[in-house]
Amino acid sequence: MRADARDNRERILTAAEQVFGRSTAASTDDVAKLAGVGIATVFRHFPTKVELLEAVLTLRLQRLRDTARELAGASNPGTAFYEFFSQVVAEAGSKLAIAEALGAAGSAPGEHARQAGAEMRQAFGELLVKAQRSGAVRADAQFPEVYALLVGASRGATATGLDVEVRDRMLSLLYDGLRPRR
Amino acid sequence: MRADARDNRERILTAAEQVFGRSTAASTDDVAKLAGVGIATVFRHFPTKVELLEAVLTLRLQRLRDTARELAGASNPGTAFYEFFSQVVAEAGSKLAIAEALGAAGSAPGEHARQAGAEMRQAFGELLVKAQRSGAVRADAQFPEVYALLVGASRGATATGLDVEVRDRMLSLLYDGLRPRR
DNA sequence: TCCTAAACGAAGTGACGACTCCGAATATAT
DNA sequence: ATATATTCGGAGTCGTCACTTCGTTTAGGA
Repeated sequence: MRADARDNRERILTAAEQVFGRSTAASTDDVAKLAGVGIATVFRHFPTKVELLEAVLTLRLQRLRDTARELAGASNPGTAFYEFFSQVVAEAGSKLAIAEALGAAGSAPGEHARQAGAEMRQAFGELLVKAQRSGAVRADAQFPEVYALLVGASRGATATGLDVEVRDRMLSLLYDGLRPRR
Repeated sequence: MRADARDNRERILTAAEQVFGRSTAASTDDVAKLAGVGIATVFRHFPTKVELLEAVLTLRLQRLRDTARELAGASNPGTAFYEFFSQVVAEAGSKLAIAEALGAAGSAPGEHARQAGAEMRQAFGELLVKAQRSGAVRADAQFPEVYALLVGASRGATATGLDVEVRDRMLSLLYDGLRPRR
């Protein structure tokens, strides 16, 4: 692959992440404009809009997965779990699309996104188990509902206008429900 | 207004609720087809697609408002609060659009929807206050974060595939966070 | 029953968005 | 430096969707 082609691919991905972050209904032209390339170039790298969307989605899922994996090695599993949770919600707040991405990850994505999503959930699941073993999260909470809470909190934060203080108080209520009963 | 016109208006609204419940990106033709009328009839009653969407949204918000008001008279304020919460989430599960509606209600809707949304939040706020006075909900929880949780839980339930058991366990975790600390 | 104002629907129109074509530009190997 | 294979980008094409027009139908009062 020629150097300029690789460069353009990068720039397109970055632009797409930003544009689709506002709305996935944005046009491919918008992405090309922001990336500073022609429309044809976008379609040469990503033959269809769906593939472009999926590339962005995959990128985000991979980043989340990496973050989760890093945190899995932390000394305090409880802190690691709650920090990851907060970070996902915080990023969702500033970038609308991630919530959509999280939602779509479980439904009908392509192969790459599917796998990245699965790995991310796997890594998050391990954070959860470790936090439960350390007593920071109640043992009777199972993965599906905790994951649903993660997705829901992300979406709730983006939908209602994401005031930082409100978001933190919302998370505080959520975390109180996740901690072991006395 | 002639009787057939009123009938058609009803049928269009019902069809729109169903069609847009799946996706707000659906076309106006789809609504007309399902309602069994011509496209022109839809546009005669609702001059623009946005107005049609808003009419559906208003309808839903009004129904929720009415439910909340009914429950405000219940003998057990705690039960009333949690039941309303669960009901909103359950309906959101089967009808994707209501979550979008709840989110949009706070942002940039038309006058009717704005007012219906405000009334709905007002009624929900009263349910919350009464539940707090009765000791069923912790007193330090404020409205914005509780509302954010409601929206988030709705969206989370729809996004992750709404298995009834998972949803109930998710709500159970949430409610434990909302109950007074011991 | 008959008349007419109101309502209906099928066939447009114009704009926009995803995707393609092809001549121009450019990177890199020799 | 030059050749050429690769990549670029603007100007299309095609389909879809919101919205309009207008000849036809029908409700409902006299």
